[in-house]
Amino acid sequence: MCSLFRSANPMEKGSRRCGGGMDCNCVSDLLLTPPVPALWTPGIAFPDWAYKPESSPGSRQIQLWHFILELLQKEEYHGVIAWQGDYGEFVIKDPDEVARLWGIRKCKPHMNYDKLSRALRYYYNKRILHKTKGKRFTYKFNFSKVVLVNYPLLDMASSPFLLAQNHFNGGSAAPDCSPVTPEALQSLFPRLPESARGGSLFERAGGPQGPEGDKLRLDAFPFLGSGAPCYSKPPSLLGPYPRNPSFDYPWGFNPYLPGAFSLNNCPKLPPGSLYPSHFYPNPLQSSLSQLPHPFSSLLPPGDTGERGGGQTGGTNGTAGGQPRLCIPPYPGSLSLSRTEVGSGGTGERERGEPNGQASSLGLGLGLGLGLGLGLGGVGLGSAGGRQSPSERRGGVKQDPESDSDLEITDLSDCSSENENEPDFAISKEARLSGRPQILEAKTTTDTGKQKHLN
DNA sequence: TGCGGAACAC
DNA sequence: GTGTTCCGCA
Repeated sequence: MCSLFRSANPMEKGSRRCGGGMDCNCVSDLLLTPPVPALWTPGIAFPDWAYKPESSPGSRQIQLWHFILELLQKEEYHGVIAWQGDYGEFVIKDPDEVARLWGIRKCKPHMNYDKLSRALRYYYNKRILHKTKGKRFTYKFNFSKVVLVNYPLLDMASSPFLLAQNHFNGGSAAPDCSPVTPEALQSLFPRLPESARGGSLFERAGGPQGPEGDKLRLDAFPFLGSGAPCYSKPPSLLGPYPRNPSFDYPWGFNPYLPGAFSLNNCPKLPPGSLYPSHFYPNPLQSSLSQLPHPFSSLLPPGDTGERGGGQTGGTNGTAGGQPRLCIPPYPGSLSLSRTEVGSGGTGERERGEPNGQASSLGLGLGLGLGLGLGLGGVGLGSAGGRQSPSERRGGVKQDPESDSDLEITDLSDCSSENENEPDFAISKEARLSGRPQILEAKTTTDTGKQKHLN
């Protein structure tokens, strides 16, 4: 296991050698064992597979999106990259620095934003990420896809956790998804109380079996509310999306969609936090203990979810040694009074609607991000030994108080540039079906392009 | 600034 | 499979 940089300062680069594999000795076992959840905050346990290299065949090194999430989670890097705007949306404030950090992380001293952005674009097809058009250096996670590729058995449309919209298949359940099953739920929530596990999670709806035949028991998930639309395929998901219906959420999950986790349909949703406090920077702290059952019960013994009240977006939720679920912040979305819940708009879904945000974020997105972070905990490396001065960026905002907050992975033993990574592949069919517009809109031709022969 | 193709590395 | 690198294009 890599040793860790003791400094939270990303600029405190050691003189580690890290040169494209030959002399790069990054260890590859960063994710071999469940990482100490130094990055996680009180929340829901990640499913075990999140830590298991075998869960992603042949994969065990951090992926770029994991890395991005790491950075996003660290206050130290908020001057470099930070959540901003819509849920899951982040802006790379300092592209060069992010690229540099990524290069360090992957032992690619010549990494730059152009290359990094190419890697990010690679996620477009996978629908893990997409670009926020019109905003420089701004991208947006598709957490539902992150979940989907890890939970292929989950029906994104029928799952209360992962309600999704797929504009490319008419809003129906993702074609590559199967109905949510008790087994899948148990897999998702291995520590779900016994009373809420197994087949008891479902009630036979009387109709044919399948996504809409068996429904989740609401008493098992009281926070989901009592309205059927909360857990069955909501018709509203099939409807047009009021804001840029075609492209805003090209790969499915639309956290702002009225039907997705609509609090209007979940009147029982209690006020208070839906999410671990970590994602709500001060003063929007919340307590996991406020989470409705069964999530409050997922807390490790003695962990009330509040860690030193007033903590500002604590980033290292290590209490209990349990993996944590982290959700990106959404300013103003923390407290949901019943009134707020009930008043969540269904039309406007722009940035000024935190309630709508929160209403639709819910557990599904939390899970999504959790998956990402489940593979985190490896921190950032710093080598830079071969980086040219011009590649180096100084002045990364550093919180002098947060020295203990971040332990950056030492790259002194980088072993290779590319080791196997978690597998987030989706079927090519799914990909194609998910992006027809890309296939059609594609105008680039090879004729005018000179093949790069390196 | 952002995009995607292509070849390539691992 | 997941990038990395380079490229031309818009």
